[in-house]
Amino acid sequence: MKQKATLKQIAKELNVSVSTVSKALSNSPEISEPTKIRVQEFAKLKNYKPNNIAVNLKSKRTKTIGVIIPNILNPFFAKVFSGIEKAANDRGYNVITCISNESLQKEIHAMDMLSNGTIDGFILSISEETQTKQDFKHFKEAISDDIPIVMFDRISDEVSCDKVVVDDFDSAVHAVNHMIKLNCKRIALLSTIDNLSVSKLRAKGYRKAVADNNYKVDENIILLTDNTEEFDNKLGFVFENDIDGIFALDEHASVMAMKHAIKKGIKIPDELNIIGFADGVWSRRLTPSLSTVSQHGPEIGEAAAEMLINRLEAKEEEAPEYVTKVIKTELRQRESTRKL
Amino acid sequence: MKQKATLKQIAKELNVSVSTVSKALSNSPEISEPTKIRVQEFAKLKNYKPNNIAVNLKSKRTKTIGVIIPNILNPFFAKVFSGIEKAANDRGYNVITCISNESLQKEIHAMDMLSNGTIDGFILSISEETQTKQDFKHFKEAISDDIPIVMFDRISDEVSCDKVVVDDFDSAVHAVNHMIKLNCKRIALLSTIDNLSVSKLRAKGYRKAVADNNYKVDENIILLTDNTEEFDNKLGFVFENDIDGIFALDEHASVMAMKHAIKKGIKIPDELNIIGFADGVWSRRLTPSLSTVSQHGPEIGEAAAEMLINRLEAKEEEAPEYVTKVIKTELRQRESTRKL
DNA sequence: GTGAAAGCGCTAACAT
DNA sequence: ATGTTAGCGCTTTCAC
Repeated sequence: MKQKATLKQIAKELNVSVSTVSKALSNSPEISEPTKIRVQEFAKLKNYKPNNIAVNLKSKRTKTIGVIIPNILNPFFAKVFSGIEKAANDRGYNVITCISNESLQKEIHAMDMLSNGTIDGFILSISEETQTKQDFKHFKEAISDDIPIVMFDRISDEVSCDKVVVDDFDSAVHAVNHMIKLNCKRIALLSTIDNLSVSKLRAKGYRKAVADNNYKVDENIILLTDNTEEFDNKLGFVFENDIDGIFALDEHASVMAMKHAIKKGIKIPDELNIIGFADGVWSRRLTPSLSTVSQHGPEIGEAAAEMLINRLEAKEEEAPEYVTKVIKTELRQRESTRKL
Repeated sequence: MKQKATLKQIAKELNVSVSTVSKALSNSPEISEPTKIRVQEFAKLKNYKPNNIAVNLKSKRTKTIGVIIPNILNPFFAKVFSGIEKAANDRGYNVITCISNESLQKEIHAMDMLSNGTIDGFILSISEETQTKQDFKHFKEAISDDIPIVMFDRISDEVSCDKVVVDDFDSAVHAVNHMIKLNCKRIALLSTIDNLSVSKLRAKGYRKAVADNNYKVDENIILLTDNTEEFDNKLGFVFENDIDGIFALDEHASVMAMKHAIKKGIKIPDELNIIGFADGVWSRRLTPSLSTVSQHGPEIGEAAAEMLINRLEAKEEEAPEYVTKVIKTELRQRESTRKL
């Protein structure tokens, strides 16, 4: 192994002092042109790269963001992540990723591992278990230790920090209103993530839209579960009612509903309109393709990264107020809904 | 902000020396029981956490792995990544992730950003552009700088390092043989990633299996492209031939073929058997669900992380030989193929 | 059993 | 224009 080049070594070989080398490399005006050139060329020759860790230790900043994601296999989170990574990189930041796997323990462990100078701040979406148990101590601790957090999508009102969300409530109202305009009179509501705040907000939006249009909310065509097994077992009952629309609050519900309808020979979209929350490519690829409420994952990620970095780079005194940024969703009309 | 606790501070407040505190916290036998307890309790009270960066600077190791992935939205990579993250965490390592977005430039930039002490080693899959241009200087440089690399899936023979792959050739032979056993006589071969090494290996496997069974390889039912647009335009021509099987080398090809067949009213699997390379959940969710060659993404990731960490933690002299580990694929029979 | 001191690689205030 | 020094937070050898 060829020894890693350090300032010290270069200084010795060039018979100058360490600080001269340091200044020369950072192009300080204190250093004469000839020495600068001599040093810089020699450094390039030796393939010198300043040791990042030493720089970090000095500057007390790592230019690294800790990202904690419940599940990278969920395409929504994958999209958000790609947005975070892009925005962070554009501003010279690295991203350390941990996957909480929806577990409170892993979430705490991950934050612990990173809250020791490894990262400057966190971007995260709360795990399922954390949200169910409503245990937010670890977040509050980090914040009081002066490690800023930006939460996205799954957030908690109990924690004061920056947040990025989509307007789940309004999105749902809008989607359901759209279906009603398509002449749907009995719209089923399906979810397999009813333990999450986002699902509850979407359900509220559904109820409001239905009520506002003077239809009655029929609990027989509402199936809210927090696990896929129960959902799959009960889905059949929903179809025993007379329905002409489905509003699904997550991927699994969307796809299973569609599969079920196809198996029963129901014509989509002629007899049944379907809209689902979904971000993966597969919604386009289904036959018929699924109309979705798209959440603009990459934008969410970018916004979160921007907010965090802005806060990190703000001067002590001018730390911005905590804000919650709302990213607009978009109704993507595909083949599972009739044209207006 | 409450000051971050440091050894120095604790030492001062307790009226002992820094080294005493350090030793007490690491439970050194040099320190008397009472002082140990006093120090440890005080440290806990102050919520002391050793500054990771300082520790890194001392130890010259960061216990951090750099992962460079072409595209996290591709579920195969997402799965591999989750395997890497899990295995790394189990061994106390963190993971810094960069997304090359299939670009050589970004790949080089990412490696540059991290090759300065930030990470101890790399796990990566070569970007499309890199593979097309066959430009591997940056990999070789890292290795000669003593930063080990483990490549997975998309690898290059030109770079000597540890590798983890699936046996693309054999997998293809096996899948095609299976279709032939199902009585398929004219199996189309489809790919939208023909620029990648993996696709070429799979295509070779197809040709061998077809030839071995004494069918002739018909170029009219072989469509190998390196972009989806061209593929979508030409796919119709393949269907104008008389085919009874489809072997698709990537997600896009699999799904588009299926969609096309459904639109044409072809019965799957009765009139047409389809097998595709795919790792996402959607293959299960399609109607009919897609039979796939599953690549065991998480296992690939875990194996890669294990290999890298083992090398990192090996003593100088006993650095293991470079090996290429092959993970077996699995044929997942679903509804798009007949039962044997 | 405890402490002083050196040093990891770097920056920057302060000499010269 | 160049060099000396101190120090970031920690570990570790060597004195006491």
